[in-house]
Amino acid sequence: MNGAPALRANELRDAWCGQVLADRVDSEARVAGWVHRRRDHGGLIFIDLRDRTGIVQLVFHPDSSGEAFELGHKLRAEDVLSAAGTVVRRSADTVNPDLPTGEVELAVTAADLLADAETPPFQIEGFSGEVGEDARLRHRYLDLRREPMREALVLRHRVTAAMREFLDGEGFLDVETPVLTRSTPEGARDFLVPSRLQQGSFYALPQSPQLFKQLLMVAGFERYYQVARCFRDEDLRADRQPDFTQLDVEMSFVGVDDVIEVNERLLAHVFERVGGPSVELPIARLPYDEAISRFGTDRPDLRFGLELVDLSEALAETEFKVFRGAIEAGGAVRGLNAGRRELPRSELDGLISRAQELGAKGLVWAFREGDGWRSPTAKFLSAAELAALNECLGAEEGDLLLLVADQERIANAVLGQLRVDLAERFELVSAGEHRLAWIVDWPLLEWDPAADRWDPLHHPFTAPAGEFDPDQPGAARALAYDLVWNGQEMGGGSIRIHRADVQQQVLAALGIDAEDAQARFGFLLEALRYGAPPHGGIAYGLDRIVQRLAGADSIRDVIAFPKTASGADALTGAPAPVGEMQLKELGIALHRRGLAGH
RNA sequence: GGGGGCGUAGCUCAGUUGGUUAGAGCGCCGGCCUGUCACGCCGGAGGUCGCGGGUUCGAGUCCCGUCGCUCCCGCCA
Repeated sequence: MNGAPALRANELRDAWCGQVLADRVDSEARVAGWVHRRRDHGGLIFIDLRDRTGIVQLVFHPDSSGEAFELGHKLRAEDVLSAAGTVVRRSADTVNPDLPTGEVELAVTAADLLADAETPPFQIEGFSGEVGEDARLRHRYLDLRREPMREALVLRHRVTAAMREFLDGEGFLDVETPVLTRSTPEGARDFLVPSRLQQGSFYALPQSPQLFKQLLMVAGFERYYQVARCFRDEDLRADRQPDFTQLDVEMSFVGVDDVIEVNERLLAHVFERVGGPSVELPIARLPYDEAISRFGTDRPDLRFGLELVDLSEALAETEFKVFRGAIEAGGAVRGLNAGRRELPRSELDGLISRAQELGAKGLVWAFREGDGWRSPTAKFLSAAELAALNECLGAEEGDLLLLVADQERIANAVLGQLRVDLAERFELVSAGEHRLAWIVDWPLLEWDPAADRWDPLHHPFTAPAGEFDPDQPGAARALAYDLVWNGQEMGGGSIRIHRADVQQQVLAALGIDAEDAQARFGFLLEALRYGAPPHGGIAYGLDRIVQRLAGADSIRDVIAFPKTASGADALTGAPAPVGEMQLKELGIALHRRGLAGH
């Protein structure tokens, strides 16, 4: 564990439990902490005392500490205790090699019970089950006493400290931006806060400090960062919370390579400081189009193969209706070779269900057998087609092949996810393996057929590469880059538009007319007219980075007080109804039942 | 909004085909114990089987509804 800060001597404590080590033998020490475990032998009492730094064994002898000995009998788990005594070396046969402080113990001469504790609703440590998260969150302050949680939060601190250390050394300024702000379009639903002073109007909690950091660039700060809390009112996931933390970074007078270069050194510095995986620089860059065609996703996990292959050409003449139909409708047949696998029919059916859940109409599975396939689909394909498919997929005897025929984006999305599922199912990733990559050369915009309009892939302030042609918005590439770590997006950023006219053009391409743009982003457009430097930056999902470094299953395990899947805080009970008076002051009528009592 | 899983003692769980007295480990309480470190030994307490309704002679078990937790899809960088 990292070193605890020095303590100044006081009446309650002058040493950390975890630091009562052999070099303190024969000295006096006073420690304080929580009763971790009690072993009462009747004539001799052992107490494991715990604080943030670790555990030290206290020994209560009846002869050396009569009064303290009486107290020792009464101690119970999680009582808060201050104990003074002599640090003594344990005899060879009583050393505990599993404890950093196991070569010594504190022979207690005086002890004060600072607070007694009720029996905790779950054991802090020392039993072999995993406590349900429900109970842990309801008593988070107890859960946080457990070593894994303590270590996760210490790690989190060390990560942000290393980030600040690096960025400070590179001339970045930490500037705070408002939490009560105006709705900006990051794509997600806003959390709204009603205004009392201007009834009927609302603040929005920031989805990111995006526009403020751009304004800081206009203001000439050149290099900014912030460990910023962000808010998005969307459904939760294991890696998504409604409020979460970004490391937000922005720089002036830079291009893509400049931002990436600084950030690669930032990552290497942080990982080195916290004992993360070693980062080989430069980090690989993968063009967006290549990521999609090879892996079906813009956040590919590069730790294993199972790459996607296009089979449309091999099937150009096919009579099989499913494949033919997809190709004639402008779609594609794509597939992957999962390697030589044995899977029972039930699991193959499971893959089909999963594919359908992901949006495919179906999934073709096959095992290569001789020159053909063992597959329900084999009878619909000619021998030549089977041979061509085996060739394209590099299939060898017994290999499991999965094919999806659909619109290209659906085929990619489905196979891209199945690829990840299969890697987990077949344990294709060896422990401790890590792969980082920048995804670059993004399209600027993406056509949304449902909404009948262009949407930004990142956000509307991302700069196009080269001149933006309003007549061909779909052709524009973006000066954008995402950092992907083992298939999870860890951060993303871009060079921003710094010219008001270009910003107007892009907003127009998004279907936001001049009047609308003026109303919503007038302050930004105006700022861009007063001399905005070329600028760009990045934002990292801090919680996700720490989660990955900690090896945690959920983002919740690296957040001190997270919310449950329904967006509730099990500890405080938020969100909660508010009183009639509070609502009245906000000018909110009570016509909806359940808004207030009565 | 949709789909899956879970809900039994303080905690983690078991509970057969629906069968009458619902169990275990840990924790808790009491007693004994001077070298333990997940201490040990003896004894004990502790249950609205999430909640509501239904089927049945009989429901922890089956059905319907509902609430909570969780994973996934949609949504969300």
